[in-house]
Amino acid sequence: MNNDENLEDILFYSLERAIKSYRQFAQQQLVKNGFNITIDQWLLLKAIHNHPGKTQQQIAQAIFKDFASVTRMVELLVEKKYLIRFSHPTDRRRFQLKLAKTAVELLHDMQPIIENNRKTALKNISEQQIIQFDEVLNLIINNCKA
Amino acid sequence: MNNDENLEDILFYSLERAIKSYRQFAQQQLVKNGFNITIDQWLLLKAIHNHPGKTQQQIAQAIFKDFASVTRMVELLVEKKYLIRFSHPTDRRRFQLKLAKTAVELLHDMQPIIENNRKTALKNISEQQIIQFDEVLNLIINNCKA
DNA sequence: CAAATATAATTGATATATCAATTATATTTG
DNA sequence: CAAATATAATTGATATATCAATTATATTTG
Repeated sequence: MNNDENLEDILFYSLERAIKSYRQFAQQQLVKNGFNITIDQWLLLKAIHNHPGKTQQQIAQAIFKDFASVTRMVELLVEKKYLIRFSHPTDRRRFQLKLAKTAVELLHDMQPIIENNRKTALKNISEQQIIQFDEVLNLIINNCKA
Repeated sequence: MNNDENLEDILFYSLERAIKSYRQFAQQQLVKNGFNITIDQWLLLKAIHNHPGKTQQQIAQAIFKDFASVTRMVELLVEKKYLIRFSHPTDRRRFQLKLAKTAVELLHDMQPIIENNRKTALKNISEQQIIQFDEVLNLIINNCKA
């Protein structure tokens, strides 16, 4: 039927599967535990929390998202009252973003689930395997910078 | 500033970065070479070509996509004249999907670029590393099946 | 300094992801 | 067989990705 390549055999196919599996699993765990937030929203909140004062573009780069996506996600999170926007003191093109108290608490409450998700996903994988895995990931990232 | 975890250190963050880098790179190469198709559309065409007679749901599973996504992508590809739909001879809920000649040619013409993309992305990564990498991917996939 | 250029964020258009509900048809079961 | 159940595909609603164009403001340059 197909003596041409099998999609199943392609490394990048497994790579897609793996990240999708993990995302699905992680999102399900959030829902199960009553958190009404997406993984991506969590990631954005986390990044803003960890990099206060940065521009949206810098935040976007940090989480490897498109500027346009970040703009729209910020909008959503402001509506949801998780983010507060201040105008920037010296540059009127910018905004300063801050997490609302509820969001800080949310991150805190979610932390154990997030950590457990990662632990579960990496079950039966040795430290050494993880290090080598990460090396290959970084090689791929660099090879694709062309 | 952050004595809590660094997103940069999280394996799954690198995993996201790697797959996004590869997708971006691969898509750019297609555009550069004048192909007006997305990676996902290519993947769907490929899967239909390799699994003739399967239901859309089976195709969706094979490429790890949602049924709803596949329905919409099929629509698009039928509009673009890459796919032809026939009603199923015995089950009127189903459709049979076939690639148009243009699509078969398209796949054929794209093949060298696709292969080159993979080769470039895996440059300087040994066979052994790839095998071990794939093992870890499959472990993750299984761990997330919970 | 004014004009040109750069930068930050937004907006529009289109593609894809995901979950839930719906429609049409097929299969199973009492 | 009719009612209940299962299955294939679609549709609706919402979130995110991506590229190009636009808006507002800041910076640079002649």
